[in-house]
Amino acid sequence: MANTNFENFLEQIWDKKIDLSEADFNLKTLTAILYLGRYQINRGDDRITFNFHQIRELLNLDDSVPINQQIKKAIFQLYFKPFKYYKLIGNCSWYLRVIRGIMKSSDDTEFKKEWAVIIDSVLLEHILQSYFKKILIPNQFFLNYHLLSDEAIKLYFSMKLQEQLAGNKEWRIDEIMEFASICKSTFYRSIKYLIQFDLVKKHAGNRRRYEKATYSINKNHTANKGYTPFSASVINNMLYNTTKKLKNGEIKLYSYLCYLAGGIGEIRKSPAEIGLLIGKEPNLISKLADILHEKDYIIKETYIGEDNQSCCRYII
DNA sequence: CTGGCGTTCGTAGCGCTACG
DNA sequence: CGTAGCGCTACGAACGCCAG
Repeated sequence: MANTNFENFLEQIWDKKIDLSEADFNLKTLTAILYLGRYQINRGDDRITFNFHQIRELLNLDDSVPINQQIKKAIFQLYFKPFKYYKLIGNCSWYLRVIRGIMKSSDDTEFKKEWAVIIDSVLLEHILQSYFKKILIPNQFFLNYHLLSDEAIKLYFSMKLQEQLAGNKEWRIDEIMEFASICKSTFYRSIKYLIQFDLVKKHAGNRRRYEKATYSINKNHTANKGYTPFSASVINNMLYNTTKKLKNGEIKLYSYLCYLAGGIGEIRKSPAEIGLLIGKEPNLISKLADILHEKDYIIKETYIGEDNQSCCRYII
């Protein structure tokens, strides 16, 4: 196949080695749609728009009535029937109706117009993680921000990054201290909050058998309130980059602004409101936002609001 | 003795307040 | 909203205690 980007995409999102020429037609069609919509997915949309010409081109198919009917049939089957794929989370097989909705013109008899499909959120999360290397932070984490200390938040991001980079899911205390570059007392102080809020799980060791306690990120949250995607490189920069590294308080504000914006975009909230949500004084929010602006993480702009008061807005 | 975890203490960063 | 100064809190390194 000519398109190496598409081949690369195919390899990254499905865990089994798939030869496209032999693949099931539904799988081919689905992969093509996801590939065409990859930038929409990266922006956080769950809706992908495309036309049949684009699909035929990707899959090297002729423009004929039977082929178009076959593509149409595949899309409707993905809408009506469960589709099986493997290891999206953990080692499980998932059966999902991957297409949740279809929008098409009612007069598109020649398959020349634009279609739109809504993709299931589990599949979207999977693509963000496996293809765009995004780190997905559960929104439940942000809801506790006013109760979590700055250092606990930094520790959680370090663990999420380590999970993505190194692939290991469990660490001993000395390993965590090393990659998060914190000392023991800070570790113990922070980890107890992360455990309390159901974000991290502790697996007790056995002293007699010299097994140390290990810690892992908790995946099974009691309440699933969705995710906020972060790119691994941004988290890496804010934790470790020598020139762009953020301090704990700055990490807390920056990550919270990302959550408010849903990954990217603009936030208009007063420092007092934000301060209340993350447990900081309004003037500190202003100071920290300045630092984030200087370090190129956000753009902070002041404008004159309705009541002639100067206000701030933040752009990720 | 070893590993887990709490305590101590100097210091860096933060909260509070007042003012422009 | 932004800045400045003062007092305080939370940080990390070192040390100490104690269960296994």
